[in-house]
Amino acid sequence: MPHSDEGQGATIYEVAQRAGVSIATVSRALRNTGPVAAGTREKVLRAVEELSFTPSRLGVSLAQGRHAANGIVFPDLSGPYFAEVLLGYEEVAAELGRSVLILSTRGRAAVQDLVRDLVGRVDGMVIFGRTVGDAVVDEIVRSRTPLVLLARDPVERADAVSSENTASAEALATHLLGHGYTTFALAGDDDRGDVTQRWTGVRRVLSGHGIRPPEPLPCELTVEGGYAAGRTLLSKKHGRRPRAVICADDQVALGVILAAEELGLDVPGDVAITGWDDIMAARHARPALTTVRQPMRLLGARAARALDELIKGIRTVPNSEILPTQLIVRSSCGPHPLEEK
Amino acid sequence: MPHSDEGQGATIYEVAQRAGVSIATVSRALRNTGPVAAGTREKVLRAVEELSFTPSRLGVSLAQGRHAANGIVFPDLSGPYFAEVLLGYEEVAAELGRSVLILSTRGRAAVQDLVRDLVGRVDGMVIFGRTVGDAVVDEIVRSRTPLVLLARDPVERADAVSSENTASAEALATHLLGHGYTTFALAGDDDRGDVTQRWTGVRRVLSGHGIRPPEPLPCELTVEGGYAAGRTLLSKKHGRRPRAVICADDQVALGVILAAEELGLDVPGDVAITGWDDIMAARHARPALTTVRQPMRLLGARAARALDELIKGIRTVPNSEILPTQLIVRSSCGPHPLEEK
DNA sequence: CCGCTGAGTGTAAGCGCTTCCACTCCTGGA
DNA sequence: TCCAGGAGTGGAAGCGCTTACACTCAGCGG
Repeated sequence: MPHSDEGQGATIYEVAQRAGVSIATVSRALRNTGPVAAGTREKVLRAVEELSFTPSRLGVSLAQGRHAANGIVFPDLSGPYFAEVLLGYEEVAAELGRSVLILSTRGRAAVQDLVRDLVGRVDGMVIFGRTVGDAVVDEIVRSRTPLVLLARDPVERADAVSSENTASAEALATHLLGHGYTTFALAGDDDRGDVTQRWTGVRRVLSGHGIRPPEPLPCELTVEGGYAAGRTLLSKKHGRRPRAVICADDQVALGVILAAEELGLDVPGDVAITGWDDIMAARHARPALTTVRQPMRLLGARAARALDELIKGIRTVPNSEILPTQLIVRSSCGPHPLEEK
Repeated sequence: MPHSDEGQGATIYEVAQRAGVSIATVSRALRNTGPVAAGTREKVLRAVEELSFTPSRLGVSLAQGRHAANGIVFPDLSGPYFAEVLLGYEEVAAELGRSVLILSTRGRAAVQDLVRDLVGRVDGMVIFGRTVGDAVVDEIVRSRTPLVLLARDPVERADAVSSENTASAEALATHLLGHGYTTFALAGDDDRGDVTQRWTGVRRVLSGHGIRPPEPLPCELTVEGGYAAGRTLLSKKHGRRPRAVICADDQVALGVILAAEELGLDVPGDVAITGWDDIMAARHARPALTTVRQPMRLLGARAARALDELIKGIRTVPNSEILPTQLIVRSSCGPHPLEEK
């Protein structure tokens, strides 16, 4: 009965029997490993076809001792940043013949166990930022599971991929100083390592110009969080209103813009606002957002390739890669001759 | 040597040997299946601890004949819609003790093979919309892999979860008619099943009021796509400008708003614009977007639960679930007394 | 005092594949 | 004519686990 429904799928034994050969030959014919006579291969392929046989992934993996799968741990998917990185990662992983297992830690308690389980299902892991504690990272490293840290400070014996932060932050701050602004505020959480680096860069420049750097106002890195932070920073009772608000990312900046509008403030006339990431909405915002472009997709792609090298053993010494970013000046930071449309 | 680095991890045999018992006992002790004397259990646990043993997922899966993992196929992650659904899915899947394997079809050629591979790695699959052709769906169904279709027309022997579309579209169209608008345009692609349903609902209402329903203008469901569509629809040379543009989703609507602004048109004064989904940005847009709220997170969560029932065999008859949506009237469709802040 | 029962344990058979090794022919060069 | 060697194949040993089944003892009621 050709083309029948096969239920849970045939095994290599049934194929072998039908083709009148041994399972070893079937395996060789299918994987092109070792010689198989043309006629035999033909028979095997026919049997495979008739039984619509697909090798069991579990059997293959157990025998080969590898999963052909990668894991990735990220905090959240709200907002374009993580989503874009994930897409870049998945794309390259698929290209390299690996499946991708995801784990979001968003507001989850038992992250540790979930990560441990995930590690057991993959050949290598990517860990995003500070989603898991150092202890867990250490455990993964010790288990000899290839590991790439994404946007997180490198540790011994693990790869790291991230975008440049400090220097771009310095460039951004310098640019704002060039506008003549002297009072600043920083909006955004501080528990993400990359954000910390951004603040470091900004602070360094401000200090260098005799301006006492402000404490960042923690907030969630969402439009909502930015809106709340904006209300706080820009309302009168907060003390002197800053002339420029540097935000941890674009979403926060969009929220702050909303708050400013609601408070009747003109952006950038009354207050300049900058973001970070250059998400799609940054270009479309009113005013268009001055920001630092981060190669999000590429970040994921590079992580996938680095992981692949580690898994394949092409490279054993850990590598730390920092992708370049770019200051994108638009109108939200003030009038500028070179404004990008 | 306690707490040493274990390399690639011990096997159950080493644990058994160290504890002085058989592997069967180790397994029973660890999985609480069958009686084990308290003292023995103690010894086993100590050995497990000392070797920092974690059962090999492959071994377990092969023996149990299940993966404890779910797959999901989606087109893209740009924009909040798919990301939110994915998050809801992952959350529930994890809660049910399953890992999630993802596959994005975005601009991919060999989708079929990738899907096939994915099917071999999971106990059940979710397929989003029209990411894969009917033939592939059919193949999955025939392989007896539990399958849930998300936002796609149901097929025999597979579950379906989606949000209500037609009735809400009718409500939306009716509301716009209530504003007195008589000329309409539809912006958005037509190859997504749920969008088609929306257009159907809109058309039905318009026809019912003697208005000849417009052909939808296809465009990508992104802000960019919407912007382009908006330029086309709202520019003079396109013929008579519609008084209201109904968009396939919020992103398109945001793009159309941008186009309108750029053309010097007032929204909603000159043209009313509506979206679909109620993404976060819809509330924050200027003007705030009238839209239809779709329970994105819940959509994913329900799919995960439906799939779980199928996998566990709790239910064998396919089920089709339609989640309710809600018309959210804001200011982009025109002045309205009950405007939501 | 004796089977019976059930707690506690070990043996071994899978699960579905890959791959090492051994074996059989058959061919070509000496 | 003979033999080395390679093409082609099958046997069987894993890979790491679960679990059916068999077995050994105690403790128990009769």
